[in-house]
Amino acid sequence: MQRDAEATKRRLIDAGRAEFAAHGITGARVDRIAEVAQSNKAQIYHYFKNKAGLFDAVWDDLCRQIVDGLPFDVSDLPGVAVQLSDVYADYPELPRLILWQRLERGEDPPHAVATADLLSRGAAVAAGQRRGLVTDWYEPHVVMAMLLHAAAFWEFSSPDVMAVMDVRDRERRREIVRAMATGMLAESGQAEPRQAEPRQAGPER
Amino acid sequence: MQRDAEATKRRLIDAGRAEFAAHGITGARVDRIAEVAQSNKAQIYHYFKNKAGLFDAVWDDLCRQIVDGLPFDVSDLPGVAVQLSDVYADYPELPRLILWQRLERGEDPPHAVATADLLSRGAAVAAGQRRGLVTDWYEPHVVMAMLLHAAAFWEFSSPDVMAVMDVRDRERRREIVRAMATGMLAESGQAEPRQAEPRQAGPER
DNA sequence: AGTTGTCAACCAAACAGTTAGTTAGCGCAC
DNA sequence: GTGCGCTAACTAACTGTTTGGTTGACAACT
Repeated sequence: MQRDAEATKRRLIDAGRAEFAAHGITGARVDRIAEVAQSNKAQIYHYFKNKAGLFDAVWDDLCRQIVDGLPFDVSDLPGVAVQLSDVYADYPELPRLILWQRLERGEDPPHAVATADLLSRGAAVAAGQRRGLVTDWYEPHVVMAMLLHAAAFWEFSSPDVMAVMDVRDRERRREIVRAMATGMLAESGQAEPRQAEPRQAGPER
Repeated sequence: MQRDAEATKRRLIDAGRAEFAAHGITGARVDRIAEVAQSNKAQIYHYFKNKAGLFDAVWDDLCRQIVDGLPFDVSDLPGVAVQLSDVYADYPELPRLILWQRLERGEDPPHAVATADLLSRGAAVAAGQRRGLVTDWYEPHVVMAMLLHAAAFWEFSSPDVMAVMDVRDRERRREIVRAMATGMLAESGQAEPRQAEPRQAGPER
């Protein structure tokens, strides 16, 4: 076995990602992670302080992967949703980790990189709205969130619902995500225009 | 303390619901449940066999609550989504339990009552499609799933996304859910009609 | 009415297995 | 020879589950 701190960290993060995706933070077993990483339990504590620290590293890694890998074309927002849904389909551990993080770490401060990325993409949406490319019925960041939500359709739906739907064809799934995103952002459904700019500060509270 | 088996079971299920919603199945502590229920640990094993059995009871209870509480008007499907989103907003433990169930019990056989309900509502959607009330671009059960998904928007989105969106006004949230569902089901976005009936058996596999 | 028997609801304490985290030391490479 | 990457063995704490026994309600019997 080569001695290489960086490579070992990498293996631990990868093994942690798989373990956390499968069992969550509480359910993850430090011994299993060490074994899969072909390393040793003590290394986890050496490099990441504790189990929570390893999860932080996994989470950080995941956020960067998604942020870096997701292109953005304001003139084809449904395409963005489809792209992200492809990522989810190709890496099924991502949606699981996202859900675990929400449930077990929902109170954590927001991730800096993810937040910065969301803000910048939101700004791009806002620009698109000003140019008339995107409906301005929704707040720009809501548009972003809706895209993310549409992308998550197949991976976040309950197993029971999935079983009843029984759509297994990948291409059909992509079509549906695209249609869903397209429809959501179309001007059709909303009769009256949005009331005067409630944007960053909600009307009440 | 009165002796009342039914009431004790009820208290255990309620306490279990809160505990499981907060910490998941693995993270739930049997001692805490017993304490909150003002009962005893051994009672859980007496009535529900084990921790997993108590979760089953909680899950069953939850499924029935949602199924029974959700009305259905085929001529106003977005309204159904809004209603469900209201339920989620009023009982925040529901979305959490649903996510925990997906993550920790995704391999369980589907819940009979929930499945039957989904099938029957799906059939109603199909009838609506035949009468031209509902777009037939999507398979009827996909329409159902899309409604459920739209309803889950505010409760299933990641905390980071929620923080960036920062929409706190409840009425605005409801509007957005309605608009999202309305748009998704509008005919606008989908250029070509759906290819010949892939419905229950997908084209491939 | 009072006594007794029975059964289900209930509980405190202990058990047995597991797990996050620690430590003390080994050996390679520079 | 020294520091860093690594490891096996260890421990203290925790947790689901079981056990053994107590308590109260209720009815049958005297």
